[in-house]
Amino acid sequence: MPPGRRERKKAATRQKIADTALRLFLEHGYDAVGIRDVANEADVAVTTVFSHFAAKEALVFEQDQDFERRLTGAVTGRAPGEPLLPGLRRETHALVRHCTGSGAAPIWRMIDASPALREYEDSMRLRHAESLAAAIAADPGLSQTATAARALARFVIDAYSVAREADDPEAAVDEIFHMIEAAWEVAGAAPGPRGAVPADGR
Amino acid sequence: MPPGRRERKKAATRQKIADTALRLFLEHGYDAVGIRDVANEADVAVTTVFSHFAAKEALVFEQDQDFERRLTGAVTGRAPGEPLLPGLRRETHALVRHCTGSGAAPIWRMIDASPALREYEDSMRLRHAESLAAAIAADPGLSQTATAARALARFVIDAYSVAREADDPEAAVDEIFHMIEAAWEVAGAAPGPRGAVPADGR
DNA sequence: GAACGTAACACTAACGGTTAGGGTTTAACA
DNA sequence: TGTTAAACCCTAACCGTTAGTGTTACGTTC
Repeated sequence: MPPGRRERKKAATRQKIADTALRLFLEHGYDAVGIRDVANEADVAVTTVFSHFAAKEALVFEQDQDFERRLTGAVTGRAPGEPLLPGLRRETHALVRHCTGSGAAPIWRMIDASPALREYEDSMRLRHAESLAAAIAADPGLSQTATAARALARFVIDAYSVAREADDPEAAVDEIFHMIEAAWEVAGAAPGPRGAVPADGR
Repeated sequence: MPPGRRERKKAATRQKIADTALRLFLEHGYDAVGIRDVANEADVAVTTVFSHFAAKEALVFEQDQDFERRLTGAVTGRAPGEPLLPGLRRETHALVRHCTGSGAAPIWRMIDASPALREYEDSMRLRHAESLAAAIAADPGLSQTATAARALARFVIDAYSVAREADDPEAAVDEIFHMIEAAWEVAGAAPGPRGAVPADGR
């Protein structure tokens, strides 16, 4: 797909590093594999690893940008006048299903076993919540406060996070989104600085 | 107050380390001060610092256990039949007021300037959310699902976190808690595995 | 198509948080 | 008073991460 040979080589190097890292991590455990091991096995220099990935933990969450894009896309890519939450609920369902699928099980077992990886995922989720809040706040069809937008974004991310660990993840998504819909309905009503009337500036 | 001399000396050492660290951090910046600097200035060994604090970042959030105790206390320490959310809202107000007070301003400025500190605070909040969820789930007067309890706990922590950064923090607490109350009212109603019993104690 | 600019990568060496190992003091208690 | 163990010290490392400095080879331009 990418036209230049340079970009293709770069992508190949990145992919080789990520694949090698994940394989070594799953074989010997995340903590038992050092960055120098990954670099040697992938036949690159240590500095090259860090030019592709910001930190060791990022090797595990290689495709987290898809996550973010899909969530914000559920906000920005909907038809005018269409309500916000059904699309977010649908996307959350898809993400939870993807994470609890059988193929991802060993990876998540590894993540749950490593405090560093869990912490990294936590702050990753908060970044996603920020992006989602920005997308919600930028929607011209919504009249809620910036505070309500940020709160809603956090709630949605929470839904994903809590549901992923629940006994019945799919049911948990629905359960939490039921709560979120109630919260979103009253947002901007009584105690916000903004009036409940749409299209009101400031 | 603590009876033993040993415990008093230990507490004094811990306090001396924390005070020294905070002073150096505020004087020269968090990144510019190393653990070895803190240890030298406090006249202890580096290993002693880490026997009192799990990580460098923990030196800044010295009294985070109070935070957790106050939140869970708002759940466990209320009169029987008393509703859950007013107490949590009151406590969140107090915490936000405490964090946005003028005395804490330089500390929060330092935290906001350091990615490591921000990330540490993020995962700290999640720990608190877990404790809060456990306290809520353990309350015999509540009939909600474990999933709903975890979601509510996250929402409350979110309220604190979002409100702390809002233009008008106090108003933001009320705004978000308005949303949370709506969410909590419908929790356990339609799609939960547990019965929709609206319950005894109001 | 030769020359140039630069992006990607390599190598070395270090920095800083963190921990293991092993030893010393001293409070607590029988 | 003697014993135990907690708190502390010191040294030496480990490991993630980065700065500094070249080197290669792709893309571009004349």
